[in-house]
Amino acid sequence: MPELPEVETTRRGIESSLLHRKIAHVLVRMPKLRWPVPPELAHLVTGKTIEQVMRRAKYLVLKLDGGSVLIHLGMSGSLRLVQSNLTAGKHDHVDFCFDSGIVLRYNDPRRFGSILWLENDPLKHPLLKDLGPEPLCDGFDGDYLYQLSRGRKVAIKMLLMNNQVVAGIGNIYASEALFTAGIRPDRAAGRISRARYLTLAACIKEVLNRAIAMGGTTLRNFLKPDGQPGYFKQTLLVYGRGEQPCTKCRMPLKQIRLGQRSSVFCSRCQR
DNA sequence: ACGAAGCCCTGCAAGC
DNA sequence: TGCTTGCAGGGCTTCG
Repeated sequence: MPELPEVETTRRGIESSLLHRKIAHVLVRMPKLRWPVPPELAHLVTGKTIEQVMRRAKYLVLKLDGGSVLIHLGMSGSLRLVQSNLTAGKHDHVDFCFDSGIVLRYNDPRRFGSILWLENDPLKHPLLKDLGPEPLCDGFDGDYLYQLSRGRKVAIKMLLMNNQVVAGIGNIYASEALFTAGIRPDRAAGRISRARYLTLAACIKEVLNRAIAMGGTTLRNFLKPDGQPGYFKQTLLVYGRGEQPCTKCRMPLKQIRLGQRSSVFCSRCQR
């Protein structure tokens, strides 16, 4: 499932091919995504040029003259750059066709993703305006998390996955960062010391940077825009490894449910 | 304000 | 082999 590293990998993969290119036409095969693809999308973007390819949290923003296309990959979405003569396959829901002959193809089996048109400043849109800081920016650190967590009983893993607290972290990277930091995922956020939050923030930055460098995590559906998978899966320490031995102490990893989501951790190494 | 649960959707694995 | 069932889960939305 695409989290920050996968979305950033996608952004980097498409940026140079799309920048300053003009959209020749748009083909919507399946408008039923998380929200309906606006019927007027093709009309609105055709003939416009890509000025910027940005990412905020897990959202991609294609900035055009007079508006932006907002893309979310949901759980199973991916974007690929293909030649215009490549036949569309299953779940290829939307094509953005460029004057260069390149097609930006949106594929999403579970259709939890979305493609929207925003007329005004994307950062002021309701979906983006309340997002927390980007975890890889200086505004995000252990002190920020420590201050924000005081008095809160919610499990630390759920706090990390709350995009209003910090943007772009999902189940995979929350699990990995908590393991590296030695913190139990079900520990109450308000009962973690400042010192441990400093460690945790550093671990979050480290795991995200390492994942981006490896092209993200491919579990099932995610592909980079060139069609290749990301290779971070091979370095996952806890995610998806329930009952397997801990990489540090060899004790079997525990798997619990936290806020409807499965969480894997080591009850010896994480306290 | 916070926290928990519901919902959208398809693919896959397990069970019969 | 071919069904049914359960699970996976991001994040908006609603309810308590």
